[in-house]
Amino acid sequence: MPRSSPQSLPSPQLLDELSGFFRLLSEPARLQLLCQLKHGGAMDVSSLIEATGFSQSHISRQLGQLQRAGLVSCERDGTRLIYAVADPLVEDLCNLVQRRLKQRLEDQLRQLQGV
Amino acid sequence: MPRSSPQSLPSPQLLDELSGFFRLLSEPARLQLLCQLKHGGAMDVSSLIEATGFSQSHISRQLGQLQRAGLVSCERDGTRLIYAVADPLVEDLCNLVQRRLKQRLEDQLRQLQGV
DNA sequence: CGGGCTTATGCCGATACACGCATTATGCAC
DNA sequence: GTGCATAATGCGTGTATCGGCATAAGCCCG
Repeated sequence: MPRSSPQSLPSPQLLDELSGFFRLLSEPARLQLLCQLKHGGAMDVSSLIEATGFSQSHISRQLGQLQRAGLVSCERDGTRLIYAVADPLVEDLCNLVQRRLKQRLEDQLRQLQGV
Repeated sequence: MPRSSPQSLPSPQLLDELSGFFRLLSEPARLQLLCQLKHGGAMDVSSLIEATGFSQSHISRQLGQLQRAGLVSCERDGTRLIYAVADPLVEDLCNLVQRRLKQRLEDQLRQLQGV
């Protein structure tokens, strides 16, 4: 018997929302910003420019998208805006995928070794 | 204290692999194909054409990408190729994101109701 | 072998979006 | 108010990729 039960098909709206969410994580720059914020805690845009090497406008745009999705939050400190990761889900997803990538490589290695 | 410990930054390669994986799920058509296979079990391309309305070439291409990533597998039955979901990770990821989307909407609703 | 069926691939137009430059908006100090 | 900092937004360009059409490749049967 199949290990997974058949489930109902998701609606087109749900499909768009799901794919839209994954789309946010499909851009290396955005993922890098999220990881940087995760690593360095709350940071302002200038620090992110220094850490990533991206242009100011680019970073600001990507942060805007992440903020609209609720993945990062920001608060003012004088003229600076300090961003921080607002949802632990991204880290969880990355860990799951990373584990899966590792598993897959190990399997391929085993294949090559013939054992 | 922060609920999450600071972690080391991922390498550019890992960043690309992670974002590449999420990119696969960022396309509604691919996600729809995965859900369809999940729902209907193993299916050949003709059935997927009928179920989704996409062109044959489009479906074949998307399945090729998913197969190279190890997310679907296929086996021959005469002239037909029968595809099936090969990794339960996608469903897990979708469930996590879906739960998160729902949670977020509920929070917004609460905000509007002022409670 | 040739003919029919199913799937994969070359080609191409249209669309989406990343990314930088220049400009504008916002807040603080004077 | 002016000036100075930081961050956001208009605009343009380049690149990627979606998605269909036409064709090729693989498989079965006569």
